[in-house]
Amino acid sequence: MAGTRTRRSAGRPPQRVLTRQNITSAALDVITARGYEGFTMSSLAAKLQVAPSALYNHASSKAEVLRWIQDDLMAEVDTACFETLGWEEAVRSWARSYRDVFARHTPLIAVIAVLQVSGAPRTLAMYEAVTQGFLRAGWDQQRIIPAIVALESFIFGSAFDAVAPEDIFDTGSLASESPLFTAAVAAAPGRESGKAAEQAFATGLDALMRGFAAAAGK
Amino acid sequence: MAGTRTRRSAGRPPQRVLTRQNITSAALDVITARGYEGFTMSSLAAKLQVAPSALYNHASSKAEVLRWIQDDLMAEVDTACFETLGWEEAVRSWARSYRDVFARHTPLIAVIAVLQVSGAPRTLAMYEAVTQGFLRAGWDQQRIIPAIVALESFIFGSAFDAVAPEDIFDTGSLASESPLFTAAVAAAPGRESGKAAEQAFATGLDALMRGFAAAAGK
DNA sequence: ACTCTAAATGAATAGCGTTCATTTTGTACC
DNA sequence: GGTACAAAATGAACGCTATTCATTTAGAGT
Repeated sequence: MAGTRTRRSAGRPPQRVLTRQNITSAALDVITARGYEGFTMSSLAAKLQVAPSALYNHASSKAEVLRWIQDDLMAEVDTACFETLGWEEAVRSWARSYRDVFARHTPLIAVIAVLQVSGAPRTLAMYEAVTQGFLRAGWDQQRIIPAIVALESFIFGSAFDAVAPEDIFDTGSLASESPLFTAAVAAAPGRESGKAAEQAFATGLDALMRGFAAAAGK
Repeated sequence: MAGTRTRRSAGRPPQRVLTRQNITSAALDVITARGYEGFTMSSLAAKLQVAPSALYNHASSKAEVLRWIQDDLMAEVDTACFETLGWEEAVRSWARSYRDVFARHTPLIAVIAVLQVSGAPRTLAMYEAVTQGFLRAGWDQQRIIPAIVALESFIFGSAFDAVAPEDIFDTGSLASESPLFTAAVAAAPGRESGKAAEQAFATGLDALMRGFAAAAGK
Protein backbone atom coordinates (compact mmCIF):
# COMPACT_ATOMS: atom_id res chain seq x y z
CA MET A 1 0.00 0.00 0.00
CA ALA A 2 2.61 2.51 1.04
CA GLY A 3 3.62 4.34 -2.11
CA THR A 4 1.85 2.08 -4.58
CA ARG A 5 2.17 4.76 -7.23
CA THR A 6 5.61 6.09 -6.36
CA ARG A 7 7.10 2.70 -5.78
CA ARG A 8 10.06 2.85 -8.10
CA SER A 9 11.74 5.74 -6.36
CA ALA A 10 14.63 3.59 -5.19
CA GLY A 11 17.16 5.56 -7.20
CA ARG A 12 16.53 4.18 -10.66
CA PRO A 13 14.87 6.30 -13.31
CA PRO A 14 11.33 5.68 -14.56
CA GLN A 15 11.12 3.02 -17.28
CA ARG A 16 10.14 5.22 -20.15
CA VAL A 17 9.02 3.82 -23.45
CA LEU A 18 10.81 6.10 -25.87
CA THR A 19 14.36 5.59 -24.77
CA ARG A 20 17.16 5.60 -27.31
CA GLN A 21 17.55 1.86 -26.86
CA ASN A 22 13.83 1.16 -27.35
CA ILE A 23 13.60 3.37 -30.38
CA THR A 24 16.67 1.79 -31.92
CA SER A 25 15.56 -1.78 -31.48
CA ALA A 26 12.04 -0.99 -32.65
CA ALA A 27 13.59 0.60 -35.72
CA LEU A 28 15.61 -2.54 -36.35
CA ASP A 29 12.44 -4.59 -36.00
CA VAL A 30 10.66 -2.48 -38.59
CA ILE A 31 13.62 -2.65 -40.96
CA THR A 32 13.88 -6.41 -40.56
CA ALA A 33 10.18 -6.82 -41.23
CA ARG A 34 9.62 -4.26 -43.97
CA GLY A 35 13.01 -3.22 -45.28
CA TYR A 36 14.42 0.25 -45.55
CA GLU A 37 11.69 1.50 -47.90
CA GLY A 38 9.17 0.49 -45.27
CA PHE A 39 11.07 2.23 -42.53
CA THR A 40 9.44 5.61 -42.00
CA MET A 41 8.95 7.73 -38.94
CA SER A 42 5.28 6.74 -39.14
CA SER A 43 5.99 3.02 -39.22
CA LEU A 44 8.46 3.41 -36.40
CA ALA A 45 5.93 5.34 -34.33
CA ALA A 46 3.28 2.73 -35.05
CA LYS A 47 5.61 0.00 -33.87
CA LEU A 48 6.11 1.91 -30.62
CA GLN A 49 2.38 2.66 -30.43
CA VAL A 50 2.95 6.35 -30.39
CA ALA A 51 2.26 9.33 -32.60
CA PRO A 52 5.03 10.13 -35.12
CA SER A 53 5.61 13.54 -33.62
CA ALA A 54 6.34 11.99 -30.23
CA LEU A 55 9.58 10.64 -31.63
CA TYR A 56 10.90 14.15 -32.05
CA ASN A 57 11.00 14.65 -28.31
CA HIS A 58 13.76 12.05 -28.20
CA ALA A 59 15.44 11.98 -31.60
CA SER A 60 16.20 15.15 -33.48
CA SER A 61 15.69 13.58 -36.90
CA LYS A 62 15.36 10.36 -38.83
CA ALA A 63 19.06 10.62 -39.63
CA GLU A 64 19.80 10.50 -35.92
CA VAL A 65 17.82 7.28 -35.56
CA LEU A 66 19.84 5.84 -38.43
CA ARG A 67 23.02 6.81 -36.61
CA TRP A 68 21.81 4.98 -33.51
CA ILE A 69 21.11 1.94 -35.61
CA GLN A 70 24.54 2.00 -37.19
CA ASP A 71 26.23 2.09 -33.80
CA ASP A 72 24.07 -0.81 -32.67
CA LEU A 73 25.04 -2.80 -35.72
CA MET A 74 28.73 -2.18 -35.19
CA ALA A 75 28.43 -4.02 -31.89
CA GLU A 76 27.26 -7.05 -33.87
CA VAL A 77 30.53 -7.17 -35.78
CA ASP A 78 32.70 -9.86 -34.28
CA THR A 79 36.01 -8.65 -32.87
CA ALA A 80 36.43 -11.41 -30.33
CA CYS A 81 38.34 -13.29 -33.03
CA PHE A 82 41.28 -10.99 -32.40
CA GLU A 83 41.51 -12.48 -28.91
CA THR A 84 41.38 -16.08 -30.00
CA LEU A 85 42.93 -16.33 -33.45
CA GLY A 86 46.16 -15.33 -35.09
CA TRP A 87 46.26 -12.02 -36.93
CA GLU A 88 45.56 -13.30 -40.43
CA GLU A 89 42.68 -15.56 -39.46
CA ALA A 90 41.28 -12.92 -37.13
CA VAL A 91 41.21 -10.27 -39.86
CA ARG A 92 39.50 -12.68 -42.23
CA SER A 93 36.91 -13.56 -39.63
CA TRP A 94 36.31 -9.93 -38.71
CA ALA A 95 35.98 -8.91 -42.36
CA ARG A 96 33.42 -11.64 -43.06
CA SER A 97 31.40 -10.69 -40.03
CA TYR A 98 31.56 -7.00 -40.91
CA ARG A 99 30.43 -7.66 -44.47
CA ASP A 100 27.61 -9.95 -43.40
CA VAL A 101 26.19 -7.41 -40.99
CA PHE A 102 26.14 -4.60 -43.52
CA ALA A 103 25.00 -6.67 -46.46
CA ARG A 104 21.72 -6.68 -44.56
CA HIS A 105 21.89 -2.92 -44.18
CA THR A 106 23.41 -1.50 -47.35
CA PRO A 107 21.33 1.69 -47.20
CA LEU A 108 23.23 2.55 -44.04
CA ILE A 109 26.63 2.38 -45.72
CA ALA A 110 26.21 5.77 -47.32
CA VAL A 111 25.48 7.12 -43.84
CA ILE A 112 28.26 5.30 -42.01
CA ALA A 113 31.04 5.92 -44.45
CA VAL A 114 30.67 9.63 -43.94
CA LEU A 115 29.90 9.56 -40.25
CA GLN A 116 32.12 10.81 -37.50
CA VAL A 117 33.20 8.22 -35.01
CA SER A 118 33.05 10.51 -32.01
CA GLY A 119 29.36 10.05 -31.32
CA ALA A 120 29.39 6.28 -31.78
CA PRO A 121 30.96 4.50 -28.81
CA ARG A 122 30.44 0.97 -30.05
CA THR A 123 31.85 1.83 -33.45
CA LEU A 124 34.86 3.20 -31.67
CA ALA A 125 35.10 0.05 -29.59
CA MET A 126 35.28 -2.01 -32.75
CA TYR A 127 38.10 0.09 -34.15
CA GLU A 128 39.95 -0.14 -30.86
CA ALA A 129 39.76 -3.92 -30.85
CA VAL A 130 40.94 -4.15 -34.45
CA THR A 131 43.79 -1.72 -33.85
CA GLN A 132 44.90 -3.75 -30.88
CA GLY A 133 44.91 -6.89 -33.02
CA PHE A 134 47.13 -5.21 -35.60
CA LEU A 135 49.53 -3.91 -32.95
CA ARG A 136 49.83 -7.34 -31.37
CA ALA A 137 50.77 -8.73 -34.76
CA GLY A 138 53.65 -6.29 -34.85
CA TRP A 139 52.29 -3.69 -37.27
CA ASP A 140 53.84 -0.25 -37.36
CA GLN A 141 51.50 2.27 -35.84
CA GLN A 142 51.49 4.51 -38.92
CA ARG A 143 50.50 1.76 -41.31
CA ILE A 144 47.48 0.54 -39.38
CA ILE A 145 44.84 3.13 -40.26
CA PRO A 146 45.34 3.07 -44.03
CA ALA A 147 45.18 -0.73 -43.90
CA ILE A 148 41.97 -0.74 -41.88
CA VAL A 149 40.37 1.85 -44.15
CA ALA A 150 41.38 -0.12 -47.23
CA LEU A 151 39.87 -3.28 -45.77
CA GLU A 152 36.76 -1.37 -44.79
CA SER A 153 36.37 0.04 -48.28
CA PHE A 154 36.56 -3.44 -49.71
CA ILE A 155 34.08 -4.70 -47.11
CA PHE A 156 31.52 -1.98 -47.83
CA GLY A 157 31.78 -2.52 -51.56
CA SER A 158 31.44 -6.25 -51.07
CA ALA A 159 28.33 -5.75 -48.98
CA PHE A 160 26.67 -4.13 -51.98
CA ASP A 161 27.86 -6.93 -54.19
CA ALA A 162 26.47 -9.52 -51.80
CA VAL A 163 22.93 -8.22 -52.26
CA ALA A 164 23.16 -7.74 -56.02
CA PRO A 165 20.99 -10.01 -58.17
CA GLU A 166 22.81 -13.09 -59.38
CA ASP A 167 22.17 -12.37 -63.01
CA ILE A 168 23.64 -8.88 -62.77
CA PHE A 169 26.19 -9.70 -65.47
CA ASP A 170 23.78 -11.23 -67.95
CA THR A 171 24.60 -9.36 -71.10
CA GLY A 172 21.31 -10.25 -72.78
CA SER A 173 20.87 -8.96 -76.29
CA LEU A 174 24.16 -7.08 -76.15
CA ALA A 175 26.21 -10.26 -75.70
CA SER A 176 27.58 -10.08 -79.23
CA GLU A 177 29.03 -6.64 -78.55
CA SER A 178 31.01 -7.87 -75.57
CA PRO A 179 32.14 -11.40 -76.46
CA LEU A 180 35.16 -11.54 -74.16
CA PHE A 181 33.30 -10.31 -71.11
CA THR A 182 30.32 -12.57 -71.83
CA ALA A 183 32.61 -15.59 -72.10
CA ALA A 184 34.43 -14.68 -68.90
CA VAL A 185 31.12 -14.37 -67.04
CA ALA A 186 30.05 -17.78 -68.31
CA ALA A 187 33.36 -19.31 -67.24
CA ALA A 188 33.42 -17.74 -63.77
CA PRO A 189 33.07 -20.16 -60.84
CA GLY A 190 30.09 -20.07 -58.52
CA ARG A 191 27.71 -18.97 -61.22
CA GLU A 192 24.95 -21.51 -60.95
CA SER A 193 25.63 -22.26 -57.32
CA GLY A 194 24.68 -18.68 -56.49
CA LYS A 195 28.00 -18.09 -54.79
CA ALA A 196 29.52 -15.61 -57.22
CA ALA A 197 29.65 -12.84 -54.64
CA GLU A 198 31.30 -15.18 -52.18
CA GLN A 199 33.94 -16.06 -54.77
CA ALA A 200 34.71 -12.42 -55.43
CA PHE A 201 34.91 -11.66 -51.72
CA ALA A 202 37.29 -14.55 -51.13
CA THR A 203 39.41 -13.49 -54.09
CA GLY A 204 39.70 -9.91 -52.91
CA LEU A 205 40.30 -10.80 -49.28
CA ASP A 206 42.99 -13.29 -50.25
CA ALA A 207 44.68 -10.73 -52.45
CA LEU A 208 44.57 -8.05 -49.77
CA MET A 209 45.99 -10.34 -47.09
CA ARG A 210 48.69 -11.61 -49.40
CA GLY A 211 49.51 -8.05 -50.37
CA PHE A 212 49.74 -6.92 -46.76
CA ALA A 213 52.01 -9.83 -45.94
CA ALA A 214 54.24 -9.03 -48.90
CA ALA A 215 54.39 -5.35 -47.97
CA ALA A 216 55.35 -6.20 -44.40
CA GLY A 217 58.09 -8.52 -45.60
CA LYS A 218 60.01 -5.95 -47.53
CA MET B 1 8.19 27.42 -100.82
CA ALA B 2 7.53 23.81 -101.50
CA GLY B 3 7.25 22.19 -98.12
CA THR B 4 8.42 25.11 -96.02
CA ARG B 5 6.83 23.52 -92.97
CA THR B 6 7.75 19.95 -93.70
CA ARG B 7 11.30 20.81 -94.60
CA ARG B 8 13.16 18.42 -92.30
CA SER B 9 11.71 15.34 -93.87
CA ALA B 10 15.06 14.38 -95.41
CA GLY B 11 15.22 11.20 -93.38
CA ARG B 12 16.29 12.57 -90.02
CA PRO B 13 13.85 12.65 -87.13
CA PRO B 14 12.51 15.89 -85.64
CA GLN B 15 14.87 17.44 -83.08
CA ARG B 16 12.80 16.86 -80.00
CA VAL B 17 13.70 18.43 -76.70
CA LEU B 18 13.02 15.55 -74.33
CA THR B 19 15.31 12.92 -75.75
CA ARG B 20 17.07 10.47 -73.48
CA GLN B 21 20.35 12.24 -74.13
CA ASN B 22 18.96 15.69 -73.35
CA ILE B 23 17.27 14.52 -70.21
CA THR B 24 20.41 12.76 -69.03
CA SER B 25 22.75 15.67 -69.55
CA ALA B 26 20.26 18.12 -68.04
CA ALA B 27 20.07 15.81 -65.04
CA LEU B 28 23.86 15.81 -64.75
CA ASP B 29 23.80 19.61 -64.92
CA VAL B 30 21.31 19.80 -62.08
CA ILE B 31 23.29 17.31 -60.00
CA THR B 32 26.53 19.18 -60.58
CA ALA B 33 24.92 22.46 -59.62
CA ARG B 34 22.72 21.38 -56.73
CA GLY B 35 23.83 17.92 -55.68
CA TYR B 36 21.72 14.83 -55.33
CA GLU B 37 19.41 16.30 -52.69
CA GLY B 38 18.62 19.08 -55.12
CA PHE B 39 17.96 16.68 -57.95
CA THR B 40 14.21 16.21 -58.16
CA MET B 41 11.89 15.63 -61.06
CA SER B 42 10.73 19.21 -60.59
CA SER B 43 14.22 20.66 -60.75
CA LEU B 44 15.00 18.51 -63.77
CA ALA B 45 11.83 19.65 -65.51
CA ALA B 46 12.61 23.26 -64.68
CA LYS B 47 16.05 22.89 -66.21
CA LEU B 48 14.42 21.56 -69.38
CA GLN B 49 11.73 24.27 -69.21
CA VAL B 50 8.96 21.75 -69.11
CA ALA B 51 6.31 20.55 -66.67
CA PRO B 52 7.41 17.71 -64.39
CA SER B 53 4.76 15.41 -65.73
CA ALA B 54 6.11 15.81 -69.26
CA LEU B 55 9.15 13.79 -68.23
CA TYR B 56 7.00 10.74 -67.72
CA ASN B 57 6.26 10.53 -71.41
CA HIS B 58 9.93 9.65 -71.92
CA ALA B 59 11.23 8.16 -68.70
CA SER B 60 9.19 5.70 -66.73
CA SER B 61 10.52 6.83 -63.36
CA LYS B 62 13.20 8.81 -61.60
CA ALA B 63 15.09 5.56 -61.12
CA GLU B 64 15.26 5.17 -64.89
CA VAL B 65 16.81 8.61 -65.24
CA LEU B 66 19.38 7.59 -62.63
CA ARG B 67 20.14 4.50 -64.68
CA TRP B 68 20.73 6.63 -67.75
CA ILE B 69 23.07 8.81 -65.75
CA GLN B 70 25.03 5.85 -64.48
CA ASP B 71 25.58 4.53 -67.99
CA ASP B 72 26.72 7.98 -69.07
CA LEU B 73 29.19 8.12 -66.22
CA MET B 74 30.61 4.72 -67.03
CA ALA B 75 31.72 6.12 -70.36
CA GLU B 76 33.80 8.66 -68.45
CA VAL B 77 35.84 5.90 -66.84
CA ASP B 78 39.14 5.61 -68.64
CA THR B 79 39.80 2.25 -70.26
CA ALA B 80 42.13 3.51 -72.97
CA CYS B 81 44.96 2.81 -70.54
CA PHE B 82 44.56 -0.88 -71.30
CA GLU B 83 45.64 -0.11 -74.85
CA THR B 84 48.68 1.92 -73.94
CA LEU B 85 50.02 0.59 -70.66
CA GLY B 86 51.07 -2.76 -69.25
CA TRP B 87 48.51 -4.70 -67.27
CA GLU B 88 49.50 -3.58 -63.78
CA GLU B 89 49.76 0.09 -64.62
CA ALA B 90 46.60 -0.06 -66.69
CA VAL B 91 44.59 -1.56 -63.84
CA ARG B 92 45.88 1.08 -61.45
CA SER B 93 44.98 3.84 -63.86
CA TRP B 94 41.54 2.40 -64.55
CA ALA B 95 40.83 1.96 -60.85
CA ARG B 96 41.79 5.54 -60.05
CA SER B 97 39.64 6.87 -62.85
CA TYR B 98 36.70 4.69 -61.80
CA ARG B 99 36.96 5.84 -58.20
CA ASP B 100 37.27 9.49 -59.13
CA VAL B 101 34.16 9.41 -61.29
CA PHE B 102 31.99 7.81 -58.63
CA ALA B 103 33.38 9.76 -55.71
CA ARG B 104 31.44 12.60 -57.31
CA HIS B 105 28.33 10.41 -57.53
CA THR B 106 28.26 8.21 -54.43
CA PRO B 107 24.45 8.20 -54.24
CA LEU B 108 24.49 6.29 -57.51
CA ILE B 109 26.63 3.49 -56.14
CA ALA B 110 23.72 1.89 -54.36
CA VAL B 111 21.87 1.92 -57.68
CA ILE B 112 24.74 0.69 -59.85
CA ALA B 113 25.95 -2.09 -57.63
CA VAL B 114 22.61 -3.78 -57.92
CA LEU B 115 21.92 -2.93 -61.52
CA GLN B 116 21.83 -5.35 -64.38
CA VAL B 117 24.34 -4.70 -67.08
CA SER B 118 22.10 -5.70 -69.95
CA GLY B 119 20.41 -2.31 -70.33
CA ALA B 120 23.62 -0.32 -70.06
CA PRO B 121 25.71 -0.52 -73.24
CA ARG B 122 28.49 1.81 -72.14
CA THR B 123 28.83 -0.01 -68.84
CA LEU B 124 29.17 -3.19 -70.79
CA ALA B 125 31.75 -1.58 -73.05
CA MET B 126 33.84 -0.75 -70.00
CA TYR B 127 33.73 -4.33 -68.76
CA GLU B 128 34.64 -5.60 -72.20
CA ALA B 129 37.71 -3.38 -72.38
CA VAL B 130 38.85 -4.41 -68.91
CA THR B 131 38.31 -8.10 -69.64
CA GLN B 132 40.34 -7.78 -72.78
CA GLY B 133 43.16 -6.18 -70.79
CA PHE B 134 43.18 -9.08 -68.35
CA LEU B 135 43.16 -11.67 -71.13
CA ARG B 136 46.04 -9.97 -72.89
CA ALA B 137 48.00 -10.17 -69.66
CA GLY B 138 47.54 -13.93 -69.71
CA TRP B 139 44.83 -14.30 -67.06
CA ASP B 140 42.80 -17.48 -66.94
CA GLN B 141 39.29 -16.84 -68.12
CA GLN B 142 37.68 -18.18 -64.97
CA ARG B 143 39.65 -15.97 -62.62
CA ILE B 144 38.89 -12.68 -64.34
CA ILE B 145 35.36 -11.92 -63.12
CA PRO B 146 36.02 -12.48 -59.41
CA ALA B 147 39.10 -10.28 -59.71
CA ILE B 148 37.20 -7.49 -61.44
CA VAL B 149 34.37 -7.67 -58.93
CA ALA B 150 36.83 -7.59 -56.04
CA LEU B 151 38.52 -4.53 -57.51
CA GLU B 152 35.17 -2.92 -58.13
CA SER B 153 34.07 -3.52 -54.56
CA PHE B 154 37.22 -1.85 -53.32
CA ILE B 155 36.70 1.02 -55.74
CA PHE B 156 33.11 1.66 -54.68
CA GLY B 157 34.02 1.56 -51.02
CA SER B 158 36.92 3.90 -51.66
CA ALA B 159 34.63 6.34 -53.44
CA PHE B 160 32.63 6.70 -50.22
CA ASP B 161 35.82 7.12 -48.27
CA ALA B 162 37.02 9.81 -50.65
CA VAL B 163 34.06 12.04 -49.82
CA ALA B 164 34.11 11.42 -46.08
CA PRO B 165 35.03 14.37 -43.87
CA GLU B 166 38.70 14.44 -42.96
CA ASP B 167 38.08 14.42 -39.25
CA ILE B 168 35.93 11.30 -39.45
CA PHE B 169 38.21 9.47 -37.02
CA ASP B 170 38.43 12.22 -34.42
CA THR B 171 37.59 10.36 -31.25
CA GLY B 172 36.70 13.53 -29.34
CA SER B 173 35.69 13.03 -25.75
CA LEU B 174 35.89 9.26 -26.08
CA ALA B 175 39.59 9.29 -26.86
CA SER B 176 40.49 7.88 -23.48
CA GLU B 177 38.37 4.83 -24.09
CA SER B 178 40.19 3.98 -27.30
CA PRO B 179 43.82 4.91 -26.68
CA LEU B 180 45.36 2.58 -29.23
CA PHE B 181 43.07 3.61 -32.05
CA THR B 182 43.42 7.30 -31.20
CA ALA B 183 47.20 7.01 -31.26
CA ALA B 184 47.14 5.15 -34.56
CA VAL B 185 44.93 7.82 -36.11
CA ALA B 186 47.33 10.52 -34.91
CA ALA B 187 50.29 8.63 -36.34
CA ALA B 188 48.70 7.89 -39.72
CA PRO B 189 50.28 9.64 -42.70
CA GLY B 190 48.41 12.20 -44.75
CA ARG B 191 46.45 13.48 -41.81
CA GLU B 192 47.06 17.20 -41.97
CA SER B 193 47.74 17.18 -45.68
CA GLY B 194 44.14 16.07 -46.28
CA LYS B 195 45.28 13.04 -48.21
CA ALA B 196 44.23 10.30 -45.81
CA ALA B 197 41.75 8.81 -48.27
CA GLU B 198 44.42 8.83 -50.96
CA GLN B 199 46.80 6.97 -48.64
CA ALA B 200 44.22 4.31 -47.89
CA PHE B 201 43.38 3.91 -51.56
CA ALA B 202 47.03 3.52 -52.49
CA THR B 203 47.55 1.03 -49.68
CA GLY B 204 44.60 -1.11 -50.72
CA LEU B 205 45.35 -0.96 -54.41
CA ASP B 206 48.98 -1.91 -53.80
CA ALA B 207 47.94 -4.83 -51.63
CA LEU B 208 45.41 -6.06 -54.17
CA MET B 209 47.84 -5.86 -57.05
CA ARG B 210 50.58 -7.55 -55.05
CA GLY B 211 48.13 -10.20 -53.99
CA PHE B 212 46.99 -10.85 -57.55
CA ALA B 213 50.58 -11.16 -58.69
CA ALA B 214 51.37 -13.60 -55.91
CA ALA B 215 48.28 -15.67 -56.67
CA ALA B 216 49.22 -15.85 -60.34
CA GLY B 217 52.73 -16.95 -59.48
CA LYS B 218 51.78 -20.08 -57.59
C1' DA C 1 -8.51 20.41 -94.49
C1' DC C 2 -8.79 16.17 -91.77
C1' DT C 3 -6.93 12.60 -89.01
C1' DC C 4 -4.02 10.30 -86.12
C1' DT C 5 -0.47 10.30 -82.94
C1' DA C 6 2.91 12.09 -79.91
C1' DA C 7 3.80 15.23 -76.47
C1' DA C 8 2.98 18.77 -72.85
C1' DT C 9 -0.09 20.36 -69.42
C1' DG C 10 -2.14 21.24 -64.76
C1' DA C 11 -4.68 19.37 -61.30
C1' DA C 12 -4.86 15.78 -58.05
C1' DT C 13 -3.06 11.94 -54.99
C1' DA C 14 -0.69 9.70 -51.41
C1' DG C 15 3.12 9.67 -48.68
C1' DC C 16 7.18 11.65 -46.69
C1' DG C 17 9.88 14.19 -42.67
C1' DT C 18 9.19 17.73 -39.69
C1' DT C 19 7.16 21.70 -36.70
C1' DC C 20 4.22 23.56 -33.28
C1' DA C 21 0.65 24.94 -30.11
C1' DT C 22 -1.83 22.33 -27.07
C1' DT C 23 -3.15 18.70 -23.90
C1' DT C 24 -2.07 14.87 -21.14
C1' DT C 25 0.76 12.43 -17.94
C1' DG C 26 3.57 11.50 -14.09
C1' DT C 27 6.60 12.89 -10.35
C1' DA C 28 8.23 15.88 -6.40
C1' DC C 29 7.18 19.02 -3.10
C1' DC C 30 4.46 21.45 0.58
C1' DG D 1 -3.63 15.06 -0.40
C1' DG D 2 -3.63 18.96 -3.31
C1' DT D 3 -0.57 21.77 -6.17
C1' DA D 4 3.13 23.09 -9.17
C1' DC D 5 6.28 21.83 -12.56
C1' DA D 6 8.51 19.44 -16.26
C1' DA D 7 8.55 15.83 -19.50
C1' DA D 8 6.21 13.62 -22.97
C1' DA D 9 2.41 12.65 -26.30
C1' DT D 10 -0.90 14.52 -29.35
C1' DG D 11 -3.18 15.98 -33.79
C1' DA D 12 -3.24 19.28 -37.09
C1' DA D 13 -0.62 21.63 -40.18
C1' DC D 14 3.36 22.59 -43.72
C1' DG D 15 6.08 22.00 -47.68
C1' DC D 16 8.00 18.74 -50.23
C1' DT D 17 8.27 14.50 -52.99
C1' DA D 18 7.27 11.10 -57.08
C1' DT D 19 3.74 9.80 -59.74
C1' DT D 20 -1.14 9.44 -62.26
C1' DC D 21 -4.50 10.94 -65.28
C1' DA D 22 -7.86 13.23 -68.11
C1' DT D 23 -7.43 16.91 -71.06
C1' DT D 24 -5.46 20.16 -74.29
C1' DT D 25 -2.03 21.40 -77.67
C1' DA D 26 0.82 20.72 -81.51
C1' DG D 27 2.80 18.47 -85.46
C1' DA D 28 2.97 15.16 -89.81
C1' DG D 29 0.91 12.34 -93.32
C1' DT D 30 -2.76 11.71 -96.43
